[in-house]
Amino acid sequence: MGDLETSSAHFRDCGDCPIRQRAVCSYSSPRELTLLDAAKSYRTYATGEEIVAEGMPASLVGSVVTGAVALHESLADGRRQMVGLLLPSDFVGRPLRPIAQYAATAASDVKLCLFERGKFERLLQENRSLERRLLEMTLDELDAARHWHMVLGRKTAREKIASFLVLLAVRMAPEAMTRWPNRVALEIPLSREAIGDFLGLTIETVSRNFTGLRKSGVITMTGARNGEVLDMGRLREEAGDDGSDDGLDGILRA
Amino acid sequence: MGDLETSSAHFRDCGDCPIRQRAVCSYSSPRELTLLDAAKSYRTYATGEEIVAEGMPASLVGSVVTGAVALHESLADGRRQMVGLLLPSDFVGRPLRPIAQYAATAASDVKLCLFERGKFERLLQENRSLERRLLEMTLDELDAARHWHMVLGRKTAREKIASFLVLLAVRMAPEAMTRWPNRVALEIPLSREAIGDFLGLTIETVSRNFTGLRKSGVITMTGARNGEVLDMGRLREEAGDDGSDDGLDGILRA
DNA sequence: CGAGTTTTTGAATGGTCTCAACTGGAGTGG
DNA sequence: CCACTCCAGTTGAGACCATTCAAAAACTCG
Repeated sequence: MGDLETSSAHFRDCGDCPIRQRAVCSYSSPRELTLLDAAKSYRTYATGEEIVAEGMPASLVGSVVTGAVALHESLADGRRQMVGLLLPSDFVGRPLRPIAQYAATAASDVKLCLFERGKFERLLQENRSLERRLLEMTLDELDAARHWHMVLGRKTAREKIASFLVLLAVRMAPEAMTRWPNRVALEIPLSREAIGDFLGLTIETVSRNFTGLRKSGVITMTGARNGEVLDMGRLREEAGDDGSDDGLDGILRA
Repeated sequence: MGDLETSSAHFRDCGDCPIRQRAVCSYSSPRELTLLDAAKSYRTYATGEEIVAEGMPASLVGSVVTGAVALHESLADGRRQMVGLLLPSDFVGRPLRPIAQYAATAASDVKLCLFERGKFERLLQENRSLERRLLEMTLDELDAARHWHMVLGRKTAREKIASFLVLLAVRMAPEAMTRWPNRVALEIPLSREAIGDFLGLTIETVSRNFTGLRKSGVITMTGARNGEVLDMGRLREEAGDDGSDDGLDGILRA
């Protein structure tokens, strides 16, 4: 069920934490941070490991430190859809409700900063800036979820893949947000199956469209999970968005 | 741009408000309510009227009192997708950000309880229970948005329509939530075009599947926008969900 | 190197879209 | 009261994009 120790990046204090500036704790004063520091625990999960089961009591909440977490919902007949992809600094779990509506699994090897849910809710109650930051993050996630509603409802398979790659490129190289460099490294933390699962496509359609984007010279791939965006502007055109930087907020989260 | 007076249901005080128990103000003490009461104003919008423009500074937030509000996102080439449907008691607008990412338009005649955004943010800051309720509602909306991600990603056209009708039936007759009556009235506040816009379908596909559900005896229609669910269990089966009451939380909001 | 898994490619099927025509109800005016 | 218009919704036929089924290729890891 996952190791109980810190991952390859060894650190123990919030002060050294790589997501300190963007996670739910980012508004917390030094005093609050001391409380969080004392209540948190790190835990790693291997690829494919289940973190929270769908429809079951979930006692943990926290932040993704490294890796990617997938949120899944299942249909009665077994069909499965990924409904969210959580990347470093994103919040995992469902405060203020005992039952988790979605399963959370490790899409890659993952390190989480976890709190017992009841204790986190007490911290929320007692620390305004923690609650405020959670509200902000949840509003952002809601905007992002609605953006994916549009992507799934209106875009073609190729546009969906391109949109997904834009998300990855932006989240992996956030410093490149305002002024796009042409070339951006792509590290894809998901299998083809998981990508299809997220975008409502089959594995074959995902593969075909990766090939299509590659042959069009928009991306190159070195192996299935590593590559490079050759022209960010064209990738965004392929995604159906205009070339401008408007509305980037909406694609920053999944 | 809409009347500045109360709608057919005449009332002026929060005490008489039909959404008092479920809206963002539902946790507020009498003292807080007095502040909200003084800051609010009612406004009605006619079907099709624009409430907030996409990507523009939006200075209003509030609650849907009656009617339905549609949230829209547009693509560069003009394709348009509804990304949310707000029904009575749902929250409209985007606190903590000056620019609205989505257009909000009146899907039917609508009455809103509105606050100037800056003033509402001050009220949020000064009234814990208001902020707490907004956090809860936003978390619920996020769960619901992710549920629609699954609906759009994995379900067939017929299942999408059925899911949409389940949502309407539940929201319109919330008292029937725990124990389904077989027959539930259907009042559809959206045109076929708007339904297709929400579900990522064409108007023709929507119409064909209404006909299919009608011929299967799951629903009856008297006119295009009024009808009745004849068998709620079968409708939920048609939606691809199992017949149980699990996961109803997720379909209570759009 | 070999076995298992993931990814890619190919060919045929099928669900939804597109284009087009028809139907029916609401409103208007003779 | 009926004829007319207008618009929303319905129905039909064919096209197309993504899926399904099948097999080959590439990668991973003992």
